[in-house]
Amino acid sequence: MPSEQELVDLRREKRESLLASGDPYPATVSRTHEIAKARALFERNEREGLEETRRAVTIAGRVVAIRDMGRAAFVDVRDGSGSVQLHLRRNVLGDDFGLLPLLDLGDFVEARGRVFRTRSEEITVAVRSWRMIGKALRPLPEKWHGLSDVETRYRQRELDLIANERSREIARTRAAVVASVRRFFDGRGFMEVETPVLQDRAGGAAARPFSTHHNALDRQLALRIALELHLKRLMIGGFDKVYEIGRVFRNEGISHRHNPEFTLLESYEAYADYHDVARMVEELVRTVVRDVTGSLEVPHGEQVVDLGGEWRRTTYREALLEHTGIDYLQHPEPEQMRTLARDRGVAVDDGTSWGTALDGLMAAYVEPHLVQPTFIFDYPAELSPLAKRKRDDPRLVERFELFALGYELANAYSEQNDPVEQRRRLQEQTAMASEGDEEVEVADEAFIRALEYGMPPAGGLGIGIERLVMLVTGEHSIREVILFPTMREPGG
RNA sequence: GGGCCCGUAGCUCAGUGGCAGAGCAGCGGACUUUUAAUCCGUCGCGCGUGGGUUCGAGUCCCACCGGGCCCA
Repeated sequence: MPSEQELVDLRREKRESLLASGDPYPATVSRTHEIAKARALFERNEREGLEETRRAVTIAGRVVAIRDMGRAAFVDVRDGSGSVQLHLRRNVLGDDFGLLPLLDLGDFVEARGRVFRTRSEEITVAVRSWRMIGKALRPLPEKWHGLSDVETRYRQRELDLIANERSREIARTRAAVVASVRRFFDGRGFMEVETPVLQDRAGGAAARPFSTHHNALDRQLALRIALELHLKRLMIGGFDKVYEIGRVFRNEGISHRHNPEFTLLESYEAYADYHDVARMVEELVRTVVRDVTGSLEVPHGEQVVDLGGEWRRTTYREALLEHTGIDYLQHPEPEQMRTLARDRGVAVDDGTSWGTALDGLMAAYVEPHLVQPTFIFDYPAELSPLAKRKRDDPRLVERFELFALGYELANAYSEQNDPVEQRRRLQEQTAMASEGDEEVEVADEAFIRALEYGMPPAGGLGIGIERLVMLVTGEHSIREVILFPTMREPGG
């Protein structure tokens, strides 16, 4: 009746009544057909005029609508494949018709009967027998408007999925994206691996980690912020093509673009450089988008991201020059760069490094313009300690990022495999950290030592899976493509 | 970090200074091909939390909590 508790209490009583005559939560059901299969079978038989249409099916699913007409009722039932309506008639069901008053929206039922078409052409199961297989206690969101409260949709995703086809579709699309990525790499001879989430120190990216504690070892551990260093150690170990799709954790704010935990894809290929990776990533993104959407043109609001045409290729220096008029190579001093950033409204403090200030300018003035797929090549060395220096200009590294819709989709380098150079580059980062810039890489002694055993030249790639899913679904919030996004504690 | 908007029944929403409402869901009744079924009747919320102003506060003010959008 009124409050939610009273609604629950009422359903609890119905559950008790059901218990008197059977088990409303049986372990085994005798479903013969998924709903979609039953429908398809009926349609085929109907088309061919086969007698087969008269054979009974048993379906099972959640009750999503009840239309009670006294001595008969229609009940819509949905399983993972689709939905179908049941027709229940008192004179057919006899005592079993008495279950109807105990039935609520949200309950799971099993029903057996022949499939037919009603006057209004609706494919329907003429139920001969049925039973409760999962009594629900809480009321579902409203049938017509469904669940639209964004906060509830994120906090109680199960309700969102029950109520909103779009949310189910996004979840399926994400799964399809990941499956397509796996097929792509598997098909190219890459080996999928898993590396530690719990680490001594979190390296491979410039981000603050979460820390945790291992009780038995009485030891502080960090959750990983990237996959990079362990994957390179596998290169060192002799695996020439590896990839991992794994959750990483970054201890930073949350927004519609950032979730503290997200899924990163990284791949490493020995004897390849960043140009090889660029060719591969272009093919990867095209393959995945075509697999999942059937097209290479992805609508996003009023714009269309066209992945089919030629992808623009430019350099970091040109892109920044184009959008801000700044040639960063002319401003090598940290103070100069901080001033340039401040002059253009980019927030930096005195401890901010040259590279971080520069990156702030890129983020503010260049990236938002990169709606169509664009490769930005050749990053300033300071920003990329794990990348190899550019062969003809030591101020730069062989790195590119791929942008679309104004955000970074992929990041790749020719990987640094000189252990001496690598150690020096990471020590520079450590020095920057001590000067107050928190967003720098941390030297990982185990990694550097591993490099000293020799690593082949390799091209590495990182792609944020959520970004890719946002691209193919047209969603603008990362929270729409993560089933259970991180939320603050519920408010009063 | 700054700005704007939102939080009222299980769900979707109205109410902007004067006795808290509607639809759906629920409950009771009618109806054996309905499908947002329909029709009749009926039960439900003291308005995110805490202060304040006022004779009187979902309504105005302040703070806080939660969410969304925009900016940095």
